Amino acid sequence: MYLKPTDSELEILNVLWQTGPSTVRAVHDALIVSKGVGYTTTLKLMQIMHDKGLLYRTEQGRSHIYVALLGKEETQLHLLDKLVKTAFQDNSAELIKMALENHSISREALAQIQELVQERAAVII
Amino acid sequence: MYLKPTDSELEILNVLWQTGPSTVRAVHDALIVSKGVGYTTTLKLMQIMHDKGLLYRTEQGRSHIYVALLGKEETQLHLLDKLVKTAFQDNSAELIKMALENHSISREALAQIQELVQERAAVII
DNA sequence: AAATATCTACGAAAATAATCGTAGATACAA
DNA sequence: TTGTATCTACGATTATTTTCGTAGATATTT
Repeated sequence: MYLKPTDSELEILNVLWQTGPSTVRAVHDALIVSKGVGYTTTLKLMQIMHDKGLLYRTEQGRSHIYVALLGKEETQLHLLDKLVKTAFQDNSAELIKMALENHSISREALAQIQELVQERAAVII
Repeated sequence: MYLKPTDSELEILNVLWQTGPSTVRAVHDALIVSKGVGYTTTLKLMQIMHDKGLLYRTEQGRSHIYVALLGKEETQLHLLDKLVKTAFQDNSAELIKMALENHSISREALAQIQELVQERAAVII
């Protein structure tokens, strides 16, 4: 059974995905830039995530090193699926069109998307 | 200031977007199909949404007719933006590619996407 | 060594979301 | 007209998420 991260948990996961195995201190220092929250809040959150099985941890002297157990792509896909289902009536083409129309995308990325669309079109009978 | 709907509120909005102005009873009957929840729960939720300014209502005899004040596209875009920002590091091309790779999309929809991609590419300097 | 800093653990409060029961009013049916 | 059904209002409970304070242990600094 899949455990969906809450918003705060996702912020922590983002740091761990970006930085790799980290102490609470390192995660908190990364978060504090965008979010004014106490150290023990981050600590507690990461302890809870550990209890839930979202993080693995290993002792390092007096502190712990935490590792994300949810993969980045896996989590992104899960959240994407959920959005498509709950807000786009399972119609992901609508979501894609909305993203294309409203977000700025580089020439290179557009070329990759172009290619993917052609691949997908080729597969349809 | 934008008010983001909760998951339950989104379910109600979906019914209202689909069906148009409706009574609590009608919304509840639509929801009950997929979700076993009591009538007063739906009622309370819609009252709260009215208090928050998410719904407008007008009296109709003994009951009320509710109307969604958040537009469907507006809400979809808001939720999409939030997902891109919080889970895709603001990189919507990654989200688009993930959707293309993992969701099935009709030939017609792919053609529309194709066209949009070309339009967007043409605009880039 | 004494003061200061830095960990974890943990309880508990605060904030938010979701659920339901009961009461009172009004319509409808027997 | 008496009972049944259907509304709203609203308090209260439960669940979940987020936040923080305090205590105790262990380093580090002066």
